[in-house]
Amino acid sequence: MERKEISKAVLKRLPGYVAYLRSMPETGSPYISATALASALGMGEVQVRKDLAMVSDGGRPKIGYLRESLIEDIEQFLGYDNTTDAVLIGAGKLGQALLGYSGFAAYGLNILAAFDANPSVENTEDGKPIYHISRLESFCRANKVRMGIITVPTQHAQSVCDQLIACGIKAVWNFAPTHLEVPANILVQNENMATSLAVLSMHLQAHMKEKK
Amino acid sequence: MERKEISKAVLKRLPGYVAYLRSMPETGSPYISATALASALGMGEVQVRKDLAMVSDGGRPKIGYLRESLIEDIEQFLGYDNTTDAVLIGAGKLGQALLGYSGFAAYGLNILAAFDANPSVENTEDGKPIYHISRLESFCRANKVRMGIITVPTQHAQSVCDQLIACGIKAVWNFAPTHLEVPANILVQNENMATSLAVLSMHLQAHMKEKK
DNA sequence: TAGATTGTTAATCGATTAACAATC
DNA sequence: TAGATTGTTAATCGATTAACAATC
Repeated sequence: MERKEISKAVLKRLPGYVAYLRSMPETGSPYISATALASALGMGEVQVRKDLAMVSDGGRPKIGYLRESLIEDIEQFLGYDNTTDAVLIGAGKLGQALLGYSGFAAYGLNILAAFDANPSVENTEDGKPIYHISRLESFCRANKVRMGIITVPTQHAQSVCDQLIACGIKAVWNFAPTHLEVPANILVQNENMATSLAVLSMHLQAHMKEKK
Repeated sequence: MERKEISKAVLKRLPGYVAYLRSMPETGSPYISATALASALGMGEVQVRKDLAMVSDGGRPKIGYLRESLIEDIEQFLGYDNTTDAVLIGAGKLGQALLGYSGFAAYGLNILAAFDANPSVENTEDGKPIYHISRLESFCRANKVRMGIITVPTQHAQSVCDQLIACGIKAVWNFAPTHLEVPANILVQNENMATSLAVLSMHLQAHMKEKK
């Protein structure tokens, strides 16, 4: 499979396909058509077919795609096969929830450890360590960590982000509701709950108006 | 301010503006220009100006927008002023983290209570109650709740979603990594961590290739 | 063969950016 | 007044959808 330029829109839909494909029962046909996938996920079938064409080397007319290979192709494309190590900064409630979430393994993410300016505990239930922030740099260097997850309060987010970059981190997953200033070669992905809330809130407002 | 049709793209950017405007120091000019706002958030100034035109009744050439009014206008547009009550289903780590997060108030969200099939505790530290799931419907009816937050394990998400809809909920904030089937008038907003991870992972892959 | 499905090429749609006129 | 800034109209860009040819 040759690697084409992929758009962000397509990229964001791929995890949904792989999640659904994985959830399918082993029994039944080993094949799945774009038509079936589309209707299961409430999407357009042309869109699904085009998306799959980006990552798969082809389905068979009249039959569809071999489910197993399709999963593998998407997983490989998304890099789920080679695990990414990450550090998490801010061992508050959200931080600890993420640290303890075992589901990330299925997406190729492995959070090695958490760091906090004031660690209340030394270890979490699942055995992942929580260190003092002063140990961040040596840890990142020693483990060649390239991803950082920010779950500190908003007012500390930028300074933590700067520290992460100084430690050699190249990608930041930001849960603090604030814009982070970073050099051009660093990627910040905001997990923006406020954005989701805006969409939900707008729907409810529209819903109320209708009723009047 | 007349209410125009707003696109989802614009809607999703609005919370970012209001967050930045709120974070600005009270000292200094009471005005802010679209130019300044754009550069602070790393965006195009034309885009910011167009977005603001959707919700504000105008800035003044050469001066900009009155910061206070701009905040109010966006807040009102997003419905931050009249609080939305919500219930949360699934009092695991993530659920409790969200339940305890005080920051939602600034976005007009108020989580009234959590529900769980197997509540390990009765109350959280912040005094928000955790009830048995059997009490969901009467609670939602009594409090006219219209938003539900799903933080249960994937395999229970659809059934919880169905229950919420049966309770009269109109908008669902879904943290389970799965597609939910709902009637046409119900909105599901997926908080899709897998999507964010895909974007981050792709950036790291590209970064590694460059180095070779 | 006929028909379901794939994959591609063209058309449409929506969102962003650029150009420019209006204004204080 | 001159210039910074707003707001609008036109052009570009990208993504989705529709139409259609290819295939098993």
